[in-house]
Amino acid sequence: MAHWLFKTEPEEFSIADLERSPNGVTRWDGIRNYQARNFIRDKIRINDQVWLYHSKTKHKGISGLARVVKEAYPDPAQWNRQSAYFDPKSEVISPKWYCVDIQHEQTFDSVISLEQLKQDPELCDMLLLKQGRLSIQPISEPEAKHLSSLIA
DNA sequence: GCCAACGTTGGC
DNA sequence: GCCAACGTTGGC
Repeated sequence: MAHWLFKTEPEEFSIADLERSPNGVTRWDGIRNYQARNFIRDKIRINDQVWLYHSKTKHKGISGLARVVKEAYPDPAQWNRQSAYFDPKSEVISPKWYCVDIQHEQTFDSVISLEQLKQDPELCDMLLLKQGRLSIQPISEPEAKHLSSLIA
């Protein structure tokens, strides 16, 4: 089982929104970055663990846990002209963009704050703190273990 | 709201 | 296939 960090702006979609979704399941769509797409399409597997990160908000940090319940399938939004994620260059025979479904597992009482991640010697090398713009990123096994210890 | 970092686009 | 211009992300 691998560990991933998914970033979201809580104004758009938060851990609370995920928790309120039917069965706690949502489609993680709208990913339009090739590096993130490749993780989704090629690496993310069912039952992988997802740490949800809230960005662009007052309380920045990791807000909860989810699990991958459906592996990569073509993101339907790419073919929906009404969608903000519509991509006229994507053809049905060779989809450009993929998504997965994730299910809510836990909402933390308080987020593991960005500040806390930076100050923690075990976490200060997380990709999140280096490659700011990547919205889907791997979390190493030791990092995931350490994160788990913080919420236990 | 500013702006640094960095991904994407498109002319050549 | 280089690279300047442009757009977006996201912390501050």
